[in-house]
Amino acid sequence: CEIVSVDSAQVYRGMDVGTAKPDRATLARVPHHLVDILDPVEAYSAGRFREDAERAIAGIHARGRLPIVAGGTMLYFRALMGGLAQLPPAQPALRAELEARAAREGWPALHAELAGLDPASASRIEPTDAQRIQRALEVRYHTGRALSEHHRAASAAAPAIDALAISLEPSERSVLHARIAERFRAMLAAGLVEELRALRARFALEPGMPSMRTVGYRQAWDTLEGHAPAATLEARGIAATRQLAKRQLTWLRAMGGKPGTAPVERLDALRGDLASAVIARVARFLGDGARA
RNA sequence: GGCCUGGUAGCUCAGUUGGUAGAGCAGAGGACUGAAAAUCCUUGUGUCGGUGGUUCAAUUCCGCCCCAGGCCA
Repeated sequence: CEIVSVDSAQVYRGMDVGTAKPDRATLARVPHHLVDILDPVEAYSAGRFREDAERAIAGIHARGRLPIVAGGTMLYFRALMGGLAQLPPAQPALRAELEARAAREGWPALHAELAGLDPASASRIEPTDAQRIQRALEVRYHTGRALSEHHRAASAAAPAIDALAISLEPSERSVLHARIAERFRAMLAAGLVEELRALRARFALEPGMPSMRTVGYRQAWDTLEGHAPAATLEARGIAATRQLAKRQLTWLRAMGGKPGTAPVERLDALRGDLASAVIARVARFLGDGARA
């Protein structure tokens, strides 16, 4: 098999300890795609992911091997499984303009503006959700059509991938939390802060960049800048990781019942024989003749 | 041993001129279409350290006790 990583943080080169990347030995044994493909000053996106992942999967099939798509960036996963509407990529100039207006007028004012141009989107977006208001206005101004119209047009044509979807979910939250704490402490011990310091020396990083807003790096950044005491870094990093895990679980619970989402089979991530359970399930799926 | 300052939600604290209390963080639930490890929404009953007393009523006032800091012996 070959792995296609669904991870918006592991795409960044040099961000190794904080993203829990596979180690060298694993990478040498099993080919991994979409890991280490960008510098931390660059930005990735769901759209680029989808193209990259489809290309990687096609290549793996061409080699006669089994693609395994693995990771926890759930929007990317859904974009791959259920398709994405035909939308323009980010327009940096437009975004900067909207950002500047929001600084003066406030996002609720821009939300009101969106309500006039794209009522359907505005009703689904909170007046405080800066990121989505910005994106909806960006799409509207750039294409002349409402974001909701694009979605409507795309829903019929959304392609789906024939695949077995398995989620590995911990049956006990307390064990999850304990493992998260252990994981983040190990990252600190492995030199997360030093890694960030080195990256800052090599690149013109800014706190607003996607790479620097990721769990762990964001908290370490605040400490290096003196915005938060070093003594609290561990607790802040652990809490941020827990919150991320919770959001991932919310995605998984919601998946299956919605258009564009494949049914997801759950396995208890705390079971001892997890690996053999997964292998057995995959073997059964392949035996059914489907092509992942 | 004496004096001082604290002891209020899991944590850090605010507050009640006496009518049983509220913020931030954490936690929980949810949303999610090119920044997604992002962004955002909802959610706060806890012997107000213990125990006596004063009072119609005490977490709030008074006594004693316990605990934690600090200062003095």
